[in-house]
Amino acid sequence: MTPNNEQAITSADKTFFQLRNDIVEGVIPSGCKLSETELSTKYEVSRAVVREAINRLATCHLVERKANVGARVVALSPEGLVQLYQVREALEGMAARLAARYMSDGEIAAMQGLLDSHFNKVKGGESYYQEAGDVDFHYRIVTGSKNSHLISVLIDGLYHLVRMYRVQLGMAGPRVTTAFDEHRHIVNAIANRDEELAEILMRRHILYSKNNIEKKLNHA
Amino acid sequence: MTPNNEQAITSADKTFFQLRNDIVEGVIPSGCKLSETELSTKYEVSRAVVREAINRLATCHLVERKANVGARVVALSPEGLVQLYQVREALEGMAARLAARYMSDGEIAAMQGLLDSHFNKVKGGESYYQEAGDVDFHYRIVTGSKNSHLISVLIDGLYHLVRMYRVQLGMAGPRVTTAFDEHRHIVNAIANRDEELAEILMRRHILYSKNNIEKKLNHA
DNA sequence: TTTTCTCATAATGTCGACAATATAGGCTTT
DNA sequence: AAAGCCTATATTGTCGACATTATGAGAAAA
Repeated sequence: MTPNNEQAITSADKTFFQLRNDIVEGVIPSGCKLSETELSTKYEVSRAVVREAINRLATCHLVERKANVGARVVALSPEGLVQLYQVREALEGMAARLAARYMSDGEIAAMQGLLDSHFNKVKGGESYYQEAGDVDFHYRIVTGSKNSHLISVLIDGLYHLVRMYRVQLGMAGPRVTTAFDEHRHIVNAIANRDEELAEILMRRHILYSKNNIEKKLNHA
Repeated sequence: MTPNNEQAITSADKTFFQLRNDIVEGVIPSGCKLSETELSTKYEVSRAVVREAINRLATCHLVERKANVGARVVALSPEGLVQLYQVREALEGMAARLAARYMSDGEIAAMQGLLDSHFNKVKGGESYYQEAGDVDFHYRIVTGSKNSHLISVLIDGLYHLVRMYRVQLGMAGPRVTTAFDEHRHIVNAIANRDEELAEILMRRHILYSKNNIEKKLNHA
Protein backbone atom coordinates (compact mmCIF):
# COMPACT_ATOMS: atom_id res chain seq x y z
CA MET A 1 0.00 0.00 0.00
CA THR A 2 0.89 3.63 0.15
CA PRO A 3 3.39 4.33 2.92
CA ASN A 4 1.22 6.17 5.38
CA ASN A 5 3.39 8.55 7.33
CA GLU A 6 0.51 10.98 7.67
CA GLN A 7 -1.37 10.46 10.90
CA ALA A 8 -4.88 11.51 11.77
CA ILE A 9 -5.15 14.13 14.50
CA THR A 10 -8.72 15.26 14.25
CA SER A 11 -11.85 13.37 13.42
CA ALA A 12 -11.94 15.15 10.09
CA ASP A 13 -8.49 13.76 9.30
CA LYS A 14 -9.67 10.22 9.95
CA THR A 15 -12.80 10.63 7.87
CA PHE A 16 -10.77 12.18 5.06
CA PHE A 17 -8.34 9.26 5.00
CA GLN A 18 -11.13 6.69 5.06
CA LEU A 19 -13.06 8.40 2.30
CA ARG A 20 -9.94 8.88 0.20
CA ASN A 21 -9.06 5.23 0.51
CA ASP A 22 -12.59 4.09 -0.31
CA ILE A 23 -12.59 6.27 -3.40
CA VAL A 24 -9.15 5.21 -4.61
CA GLU A 25 -9.92 1.54 -4.04
CA GLY A 26 -13.25 1.86 -5.82
CA VAL A 27 -15.39 1.00 -2.79
CA ILE A 28 -17.14 4.25 -3.58
CA PRO A 29 -17.37 4.02 -7.36
CA SER A 30 -16.22 6.63 -9.85
CA GLY A 31 -18.90 9.18 -10.66
CA CYS A 32 -20.87 8.40 -7.50
CA LYS A 33 -22.58 11.22 -5.66
CA LEU A 34 -21.36 11.94 -2.15
CA SER A 35 -24.27 12.76 0.13
CA GLU A 36 -23.16 14.60 3.25
CA THR A 37 -26.01 13.35 5.42
CA GLU A 38 -25.62 9.79 4.21
CA LEU A 39 -21.87 9.73 4.84
CA SER A 40 -22.28 11.36 8.25
CA THR A 41 -24.50 8.51 9.41
CA LYS A 42 -22.31 5.89 7.77
CA TYR A 43 -19.06 7.12 9.32
CA GLU A 44 -20.79 8.21 12.55
CA VAL A 45 -19.56 11.79 12.55
CA SER A 46 -21.29 15.12 12.15
CA ARG A 47 -22.00 16.66 8.77
CA ALA A 48 -19.42 19.37 9.41
CA VAL A 49 -16.68 16.76 9.58
CA VAL A 50 -17.85 15.08 6.40
CA ARG A 51 -18.00 18.48 4.71
CA GLU A 52 -14.43 19.26 5.61
CA ALA A 53 -13.30 15.83 4.44
CA ILE A 54 -15.07 16.31 1.11
CA ASN A 55 -13.48 19.71 0.69
CA ARG A 56 -10.07 18.17 1.13
CA LEU A 57 -10.93 15.45 -1.37
CA ALA A 58 -11.77 18.22 -3.80
CA THR A 59 -8.31 19.73 -3.41
CA CYS A 60 -6.85 16.31 -4.33
CA HIS A 61 -9.02 16.33 -7.45
CA LEU A 62 -10.65 13.11 -6.29
CA VAL A 63 -14.10 14.69 -6.15
CA GLU A 64 -15.69 17.64 -7.90
CA ARG A 65 -17.89 20.04 -6.04
CA LYS A 66 -20.68 22.29 -7.27
CA ALA A 67 -22.18 24.98 -5.10
CA ASN A 68 -25.63 24.17 -3.76
CA VAL A 69 -25.59 20.85 -5.56
CA GLY A 70 -23.00 18.60 -3.99
CA ALA A 71 -19.90 16.56 -4.69
CA ARG A 72 -19.32 13.64 -7.04
CA VAL A 73 -16.40 11.27 -7.27
CA VAL A 74 -14.28 12.23 -10.25
CA ALA A 75 -14.98 10.38 -13.48
CA LEU A 76 -12.07 8.40 -14.90
CA SER A 77 -11.43 8.85 -18.61
CA PRO A 78 -8.65 8.31 -21.13
CA GLU A 79 -8.34 12.09 -21.57
CA GLY A 80 -8.08 12.57 -17.80
CA LEU A 81 -5.34 9.98 -17.64
CA VAL A 82 -3.41 11.67 -20.43
CA GLN A 83 -3.67 15.04 -18.69
CA LEU A 84 -2.57 13.48 -15.42
CA TYR A 85 0.55 12.05 -16.98
CA GLN A 86 1.35 15.30 -18.76
CA VAL A 87 1.52 17.01 -15.38
CA ARG A 88 3.47 14.14 -13.85
CA GLU A 89 6.01 14.39 -16.65
CA ALA A 90 6.56 18.08 -15.97
CA LEU A 91 6.64 17.89 -12.18
CA GLU A 92 8.55 14.68 -11.70
CA GLY A 93 11.03 15.66 -14.37
CA MET A 94 11.76 18.79 -12.38
CA ALA A 95 11.81 16.75 -9.19
CA ALA A 96 14.52 14.49 -10.64
CA ARG A 97 16.51 17.54 -11.70
CA LEU A 98 16.30 19.03 -8.22
CA ALA A 99 17.00 15.68 -6.59
CA ALA A 100 20.26 15.56 -8.54
CA ARG A 101 21.05 18.98 -7.12
CA TYR A 102 19.91 18.67 -3.53
CA MET A 103 19.86 15.04 -2.38
CA SER A 104 22.59 14.15 0.05
CA ASP A 105 25.09 11.42 -0.76
CA GLY A 106 23.53 9.36 2.01
CA GLU A 107 20.06 9.66 0.56
CA ILE A 108 21.32 8.62 -2.84
CA ALA A 109 23.15 5.63 -1.41
CA ALA A 110 19.99 4.58 0.45
CA MET A 111 18.01 4.81 -2.75
CA GLN A 112 20.53 2.65 -4.58
CA GLY A 113 20.26 0.08 -1.81
CA LEU A 114 16.50 0.20 -2.12
CA LEU A 115 16.69 -0.58 -5.83
CA ASP A 116 18.92 -3.56 -5.13
CA SER A 117 16.58 -5.05 -2.55
CA HIS A 118 13.52 -4.52 -4.73
CA PHE A 119 15.28 -6.04 -7.69
CA ASN A 120 16.07 -9.16 -5.69
CA LYS A 121 12.52 -9.52 -4.47
CA VAL A 122 11.02 -9.07 -7.89
CA LYS A 123 13.56 -11.48 -9.34
CA GLY A 124 12.31 -13.94 -6.72
CA GLY A 125 8.84 -13.58 -8.17
CA GLU A 126 7.16 -11.38 -5.56
CA SER A 127 5.11 -9.25 -7.89
CA TYR A 128 3.74 -7.20 -5.00
CA TYR A 129 7.06 -5.42 -4.76
CA GLN A 130 6.77 -4.12 -8.26
CA GLU A 131 4.06 -1.64 -7.37
CA ALA A 132 5.41 -0.91 -3.90
CA GLY A 133 8.92 -0.44 -5.25
CA ASP A 134 7.76 1.89 -7.96
CA VAL A 135 5.80 3.97 -5.49
CA ASP A 136 8.68 4.12 -3.06
CA PHE A 137 11.13 5.12 -5.78
CA HIS A 138 9.03 8.01 -7.01
CA TYR A 139 8.36 9.18 -3.45
CA ARG A 140 12.05 9.39 -2.71
CA ILE A 141 12.80 11.40 -5.83
CA VAL A 142 10.03 13.85 -5.05
CA THR A 143 10.98 14.35 -1.43
CA GLY A 144 14.61 14.53 -2.55
CA SER A 145 13.78 17.64 -4.52
CA LYS A 146 13.33 19.47 -1.19
CA ASN A 147 10.65 21.54 -2.92
CA SER A 148 7.58 21.84 -0.73
CA HIS A 149 5.27 22.68 -3.64
CA LEU A 150 6.36 19.67 -5.66
CA ILE A 151 6.01 17.46 -2.61
CA SER A 152 2.52 18.60 -1.71
CA VAL A 153 1.10 18.70 -5.22
CA LEU A 154 2.42 15.25 -6.09
CA ILE A 155 2.28 13.29 -2.85
CA ASP A 156 -0.81 14.85 -1.28
CA GLY A 157 -2.56 15.28 -4.61
CA LEU A 158 -1.81 13.65 -7.92
CA TYR A 159 -0.40 10.36 -6.64
CA HIS A 160 -3.75 9.38 -5.18
CA LEU A 161 -5.36 9.93 -8.54
CA VAL A 162 -2.60 7.88 -10.15
CA ARG A 163 -3.29 5.05 -7.72
CA MET A 164 -7.00 5.35 -8.44
CA TYR A 165 -6.40 4.86 -12.15
CA ARG A 166 -4.05 1.96 -11.46
CA VAL A 167 -6.42 0.16 -9.13
CA GLN A 168 -9.63 0.70 -11.03
CA LEU A 169 -8.29 0.11 -14.52
CA GLY A 170 -6.43 -2.96 -13.27
CA MET A 171 -2.88 -1.82 -13.85
CA ALA A 172 -0.70 -4.52 -12.42
CA GLY A 173 1.02 -4.75 -15.75
CA PRO A 174 4.37 -6.10 -16.86
CA ARG A 175 6.97 -3.56 -17.78
CA VAL A 176 8.70 -4.72 -14.62
CA THR A 177 12.25 -5.23 -15.67
CA THR A 178 12.32 -2.40 -18.16
CA ALA A 179 10.95 -0.01 -15.52
CA PHE A 180 13.65 -1.21 -13.15
CA ASP A 181 16.32 -0.42 -15.69
CA GLU A 182 14.87 3.04 -16.13
CA HIS A 183 14.88 3.59 -12.39
CA ARG A 184 18.47 2.49 -12.25
CA HIS A 185 19.50 4.89 -14.99
CA ILE A 186 17.74 7.77 -13.26
CA VAL A 187 19.45 7.08 -9.96
CA ASN A 188 22.78 6.87 -11.73
CA ALA A 189 22.22 10.27 -13.28
CA ILE A 190 21.34 11.67 -9.87
CA ALA A 191 24.41 10.07 -8.32
CA ASN A 192 26.50 11.73 -11.03
CA ARG A 193 24.78 15.04 -10.22
CA ASP A 194 23.72 15.26 -13.86
CA GLU A 195 20.57 17.38 -13.54
CA GLU A 196 19.88 17.58 -17.23
CA LEU A 197 20.05 13.83 -17.77
CA ALA A 198 18.08 13.04 -14.64
CA GLU A 199 15.21 15.22 -15.82
CA ILE A 200 15.24 13.83 -19.35
CA LEU A 201 15.31 10.21 -18.17
CA MET A 202 12.51 10.77 -15.68
CA ARG A 203 10.35 12.40 -18.31
CA ARG A 204 10.91 9.56 -20.72
CA HIS A 205 10.23 7.05 -17.95
CA ILE A 206 6.85 8.62 -17.29
CA LEU A 207 6.12 8.98 -21.00
CA TYR A 208 6.78 5.27 -21.53
CA SER A 209 4.57 4.45 -18.61
CA LYS A 210 1.78 6.53 -20.09
CA ASN A 211 2.12 4.91 -23.48
CA ASN A 212 2.00 1.50 -21.85
CA ILE A 213 -1.22 2.32 -20.04
CA GLU A 214 -2.80 3.88 -23.10
CA LYS A 215 -2.03 0.77 -25.10
CA LYS A 216 -3.86 -1.35 -22.54
CA LEU A 217 -6.81 1.01 -22.51
CA ASN A 218 -7.17 0.81 -26.26
CA HIS A 219 -6.90 -2.97 -26.28
CA ALA A 220 -9.62 -3.26 -23.63
CA MET B 1 -5.74 43.46 -11.16
CA THR B 2 -6.26 39.82 -11.75
CA PRO B 3 -9.00 39.17 -14.28
CA ASN B 4 -11.73 37.88 -12.02
CA ASN B 5 -13.90 35.50 -13.99
CA GLU B 6 -14.62 33.50 -10.86
CA GLN B 7 -17.84 34.62 -9.21
CA ALA B 8 -18.94 34.13 -5.65
CA ILE B 9 -21.98 31.90 -5.20
CA THR B 10 -21.98 31.17 -1.51
CA SER B 11 -21.02 33.34 1.43
CA ALA B 12 -17.93 31.19 1.87
CA ASP B 13 -16.88 32.06 -1.69
CA LYS B 14 -17.12 35.76 -0.95
CA THR B 15 -15.20 35.49 2.30
CA PHE B 16 -12.55 33.39 0.59
CA PHE B 17 -12.05 35.96 -2.17
CA GLN B 18 -11.89 38.84 0.30
CA LEU B 19 -9.43 37.06 2.55
CA ARG B 20 -7.31 35.96 -0.38
CA ASN B 21 -7.12 39.48 -1.71
CA ASP B 22 -6.29 40.94 1.69
CA ILE B 23 -3.48 38.43 2.11
CA VAL B 24 -2.04 38.90 -1.38
CA GLU B 25 -2.17 42.69 -1.07
CA GLY B 26 -0.57 42.56 2.35
CA VAL B 27 -3.55 44.03 4.23
CA ILE B 28 -3.21 40.94 6.39
CA PRO B 29 0.56 40.76 6.76
CA SER B 30 2.75 37.76 6.04
CA GLY B 31 3.14 35.48 9.05
CA CYS B 32 0.03 36.87 10.74
CA LYS B 33 -2.19 34.51 12.68
CA LEU B 34 -5.72 34.07 11.41
CA SER B 35 -8.18 33.90 14.29
CA GLU B 36 -11.46 32.32 13.26
CA THR B 37 -13.56 34.16 15.83
CA GLU B 38 -11.90 37.48 15.06
CA LEU B 39 -12.40 37.14 11.30
CA SER B 40 -15.99 35.98 11.74
CA THR B 41 -16.88 39.21 13.55
CA LYS B 42 -14.84 41.33 11.14
CA TYR B 43 -16.43 39.89 8.00
CA GLU B 44 -19.83 39.43 9.68
CA VAL B 45 -20.23 35.74 8.90
CA SER B 46 -20.28 32.62 11.02
CA ARG B 47 -17.16 30.81 12.07
CA ALA B 48 -18.05 27.91 9.79
CA VAL B 49 -17.71 30.00 6.63
CA VAL B 50 -14.46 31.54 7.87
CA ARG B 51 -13.21 28.03 8.53
CA GLU B 52 -14.08 26.92 5.02
CA ALA B 53 -12.45 30.02 3.56
CA ILE B 54 -9.27 29.37 5.54
CA ASN B 55 -9.23 25.78 4.37
CA ARG B 56 -9.36 26.95 0.78
CA LEU B 57 -6.57 29.42 1.44
CA ALA B 58 -4.54 26.51 2.72
CA THR B 59 -4.99 24.65 -0.55
CA CYS B 60 -3.61 27.73 -2.36
CA HIS B 61 -0.58 27.59 -0.05
CA LEU B 62 -1.39 31.11 1.12
CA VAL B 63 -1.84 29.99 4.72
CA GLU B 64 -0.52 27.08 6.72
CA ARG B 65 -2.75 25.21 9.10
CA LYS B 66 -1.88 23.19 12.20
CA ALA B 67 -4.41 20.99 13.92
CA ASN B 68 -5.76 22.38 17.19
CA VAL B 69 -3.55 25.44 16.82
CA GLY B 70 -4.76 27.51 13.89
CA ALA B 71 -3.71 29.05 10.62
CA ARG B 72 -0.99 31.57 9.81
CA VAL B 73 -0.38 33.51 6.65
CA VAL B 74 2.54 31.96 4.81
CA ALA B 75 5.95 33.49 5.44
CA LEU B 76 7.69 34.90 2.37
CA SER B 77 11.33 33.96 1.98
CA PRO B 78 13.99 33.85 -0.73
CA GLU B 79 13.96 30.05 -0.57
CA GLY B 80 10.20 29.97 -0.95
CA LEU B 81 10.43 32.21 -3.98
CA VAL B 82 13.06 29.98 -5.56
CA GLN B 83 10.91 26.90 -4.98
CA LEU B 84 7.88 28.67 -6.41
CA TYR B 85 9.72 29.52 -9.61
CA GLN B 86 11.11 26.01 -9.92
CA VAL B 87 7.56 24.70 -10.07
CA ARG B 88 6.46 27.47 -12.40
CA GLU B 89 9.28 26.57 -14.76
CA ALA B 90 8.16 22.95 -14.90
CA LEU B 91 4.44 23.59 -15.17
CA GLU B 92 4.41 26.58 -17.49
CA GLY B 93 7.03 24.98 -19.69
CA MET B 94 4.69 22.04 -20.14
CA ALA B 95 1.77 24.43 -20.59
CA ALA B 96 3.58 26.14 -23.47
CA ARG B 97 4.32 22.77 -25.04
CA LEU B 98 0.68 21.74 -24.81
CA ALA B 99 -0.50 25.14 -25.99
CA ALA B 100 1.56 24.63 -29.15
CA ARG B 101 -0.26 21.33 -29.59
CA TYR B 102 -3.80 22.21 -28.66
CA MET B 103 -4.49 25.92 -29.08
CA SER B 104 -6.72 26.74 -32.03
CA ASP B 105 -5.50 29.04 -34.79
CA GLY B 106 -8.04 31.59 -33.62
CA GLU B 107 -6.75 31.55 -30.06
CA ILE B 108 -3.20 32.01 -31.30
CA ALA B 109 -4.19 34.91 -33.52
CA ALA B 110 -6.01 36.55 -30.61
CA MET B 111 -2.93 36.19 -28.46
CA GLN B 112 -0.77 37.79 -31.13
CA GLY B 113 -3.20 40.69 -31.29
CA LEU B 114 -3.03 40.99 -27.54
CA LEU B 115 0.74 41.28 -27.63
CA ASP B 116 0.48 44.05 -30.24
CA SER B 117 -1.96 46.10 -28.20
CA HIS B 118 0.03 45.69 -25.02
CA PHE B 119 3.21 46.63 -26.81
CA ASN B 120 1.64 49.83 -28.05
CA LYS B 121 0.34 50.77 -24.63
CA VAL B 122 3.63 50.11 -22.90
CA LYS B 123 5.46 52.00 -25.64
CA GLY B 124 3.13 54.88 -24.82
CA GLY B 125 4.39 54.81 -21.27
CA GLU B 126 1.47 53.14 -19.49
CA SER B 127 3.41 51.01 -17.07
CA TYR B 128 0.26 49.49 -15.62
CA TYR B 129 -0.08 47.37 -18.71
CA GLN B 130 3.22 45.72 -18.10
CA GLU B 131 1.96 43.71 -15.17
CA ALA B 132 -1.54 43.22 -16.57
CA GLY B 133 -0.16 42.21 -19.93
CA ASP B 134 2.24 39.73 -18.40
CA VAL B 135 -0.52 38.19 -16.31
CA ASP B 136 -2.85 37.99 -19.29
CA PHE B 137 -0.20 36.38 -21.46
CA HIS B 138 0.60 33.65 -18.98
CA TYR B 139 -3.10 32.98 -18.34
CA ARG B 140 -3.73 32.40 -22.02
CA ILE B 141 -0.86 29.97 -22.36
CA VAL B 142 -2.02 27.99 -19.37
CA THR B 143 -5.65 27.81 -20.43
CA GLY B 144 -4.45 27.06 -23.95
CA SER B 145 -2.89 23.85 -22.66
CA LYS B 146 -6.43 22.50 -22.15
CA ASN B 147 -5.07 20.58 -19.18
CA SER B 148 -7.37 20.93 -16.18
CA HIS B 149 -4.68 20.04 -13.66
CA LEU B 150 -2.26 22.63 -15.01
CA ILE B 151 -5.02 25.21 -15.05
CA SER B 152 -6.17 24.63 -11.50
CA VAL B 153 -2.75 24.28 -9.91
CA LEU B 154 -1.42 27.41 -11.59
CA ILE B 155 -4.39 29.75 -11.83
CA ASP B 156 -6.23 28.79 -8.67
CA GLY B 157 -3.05 28.16 -6.74
CA LEU B 158 0.45 29.31 -7.50
CA TYR B 159 -0.38 32.52 -9.35
CA HIS B 160 -1.83 34.07 -6.20
CA LEU B 161 1.40 33.32 -4.38
CA VAL B 162 3.33 34.81 -7.29
CA ARG B 163 1.25 37.97 -7.06
CA MET B 164 1.80 38.05 -3.31
CA TYR B 165 5.57 38.03 -3.78
CA ARG B 166 5.30 40.67 -6.50
CA VAL B 167 3.15 43.01 -4.46
CA GLN B 168 4.86 42.66 -1.13
CA LEU B 169 8.43 42.67 -2.35
CA GLY B 170 7.63 45.60 -4.62
CA MET B 171 8.13 43.95 -7.98
CA ALA B 172 7.12 46.52 -10.53
CA GLY B 173 10.50 46.15 -12.09
CA PRO B 174 11.89 46.94 -15.53
CA ARG B 175 12.62 44.01 -17.78
CA VAL B 176 9.70 45.33 -19.78
CA THR B 177 10.95 45.28 -23.32
CA THR B 178 13.06 42.16 -22.92
CA ALA B 179 10.11 40.30 -21.42
CA PHE B 180 7.99 41.43 -24.36
CA ASP B 181 10.49 40.02 -26.79
CA GLU B 182 10.47 36.75 -24.91
CA HIS B 183 6.68 36.65 -25.03
CA ARG B 184 6.79 37.30 -28.75
CA HIS B 185 9.25 34.48 -29.35
CA ILE B 186 7.13 32.06 -27.33
CA VAL B 187 3.99 32.93 -29.28
CA ASN B 188 5.87 32.51 -32.53
CA ALA B 189 6.97 29.03 -31.49
CA ILE B 190 3.40 28.18 -30.61
CA ALA B 191 2.16 29.55 -33.93
CA ASN B 192 4.71 27.31 -35.67
CA ARG B 193 3.44 24.37 -33.59
CA ASP B 194 6.99 23.85 -32.36
CA GLU B 195 6.31 22.20 -28.99
CA GLU B 196 9.94 21.65 -28.12
CA LEU B 197 10.93 25.26 -28.68
CA ALA B 198 7.83 26.67 -26.97
CA GLU B 199 8.66 24.75 -23.82
CA ILE B 200 12.33 25.69 -23.85
CA LEU B 201 11.61 29.37 -24.40
CA MET B 202 8.98 29.46 -21.67
CA ARG B 203 11.32 27.80 -19.20
CA ARG B 204 14.07 30.27 -20.00
CA HIS B 205 11.61 33.14 -19.74
CA ILE B 206 10.66 32.09 -16.24
CA LEU B 207 14.25 31.38 -15.30
CA TYR B 208 15.26 34.90 -16.38
CA SER B 209 12.38 36.33 -14.42
CA LYS B 210 13.50 34.44 -11.33
CA ASN B 211 17.09 35.61 -11.70
CA ASN B 212 15.88 39.18 -12.05
CA ILE B 213 13.87 38.97 -8.85
CA GLU B 214 16.67 37.26 -6.96
CA LYS B 215 19.05 40.01 -8.01
CA LYS B 216 16.69 42.59 -6.55
CA LEU B 217 16.29 40.65 -3.35
CA ASN B 218 20.02 40.44 -2.83
CA HIS B 219 20.51 44.13 -3.57
CA ALA B 220 17.83 45.08 -1.03
C1' DT C 1 -49.87 14.28 -25.73
C1' DT C 2 -46.70 17.77 -24.75
C1' DT C 3 -45.24 21.70 -22.36
C1' DT C 4 -44.97 24.69 -18.59
C1' DC C 5 -45.76 26.18 -14.11
C1' DT C 6 -46.07 25.18 -9.20
C1' DC C 7 -44.93 23.20 -5.17
C1' DA C 8 -43.17 19.51 -2.08
C1' DT C 9 -38.96 17.48 -0.80
C1' DA C 10 -34.44 16.65 0.02
C1' DA C 11 -30.05 18.29 -0.30
C1' DT C 12 -26.47 21.90 0.72
C1' DG C 13 -25.27 26.33 3.19
C1' DT C 14 -25.12 28.78 7.51
C1' DC C 15 -25.44 29.45 12.26
C1' DG C 16 -24.71 29.46 17.47
C1' DA C 17 -23.51 26.40 21.31
C1' DC C 18 -20.82 22.91 23.45
C1' DA C 19 -16.48 19.87 23.87
C1' DA C 20 -11.66 19.19 23.51
C1' DT C 21 -7.19 20.96 23.04
C1' DA C 22 -3.09 24.17 23.29
C1' DT C 23 -0.89 27.98 25.59
C1' DA C 24 0.49 31.37 28.93
C1' DG C 25 0.80 32.78 33.54
C1' DG C 26 1.26 31.92 38.25
C1' DC C 27 2.47 28.74 41.84
C1' DT C 28 5.13 25.36 44.08
C1' DT C 29 9.37 23.06 44.78
C1' DT C 30 14.28 22.55 44.86
C1' DA D 1 16.51 32.21 41.41
C1' DA D 2 15.42 28.47 38.24
C1' DA D 3 12.78 24.70 36.82
C1' DG D 4 8.80 22.18 36.56
C1' DC D 5 3.93 21.57 37.34
C1' DC D 6 -0.75 23.10 37.23
C1' DT D 7 -4.59 25.70 36.42
C1' DA D 8 -7.22 29.52 33.81
C1' DT D 9 -8.36 31.03 29.45
C1' DA D 10 -8.82 31.43 24.79
C1' DT D 11 -8.86 28.96 20.49
C1' DT D 12 -10.02 25.23 17.57
C1' DG D 13 -12.92 20.99 16.70
C1' DT D 14 -17.50 19.05 16.65
C1' DC D 15 -22.31 18.98 16.83
C1' DG D 16 -27.46 19.54 15.87
C1' DA D 17 -30.83 22.86 14.17
C1' DC D 18 -32.40 26.20 10.97
C1' DA D 19 -32.22 28.75 6.26
C1' DT D 20 -31.70 28.54 1.53
C1' DT D 21 -31.32 26.45 -2.79
C1' DA D 22 -31.83 22.83 -6.52
C1' DT D 23 -34.69 19.22 -8.35
C1' DG D 24 -38.36 16.24 -9.68
C1' DA D 25 -43.29 15.01 -9.44
C1' DG D 26 -47.65 16.41 -10.49
C1' DA D 27 -51.22 19.49 -12.06
C1' DA D 28 -52.86 22.78 -15.34
C1' DA D 29 -52.91 24.71 -19.92
C1' DA D 30 -52.12 24.48 -24.93
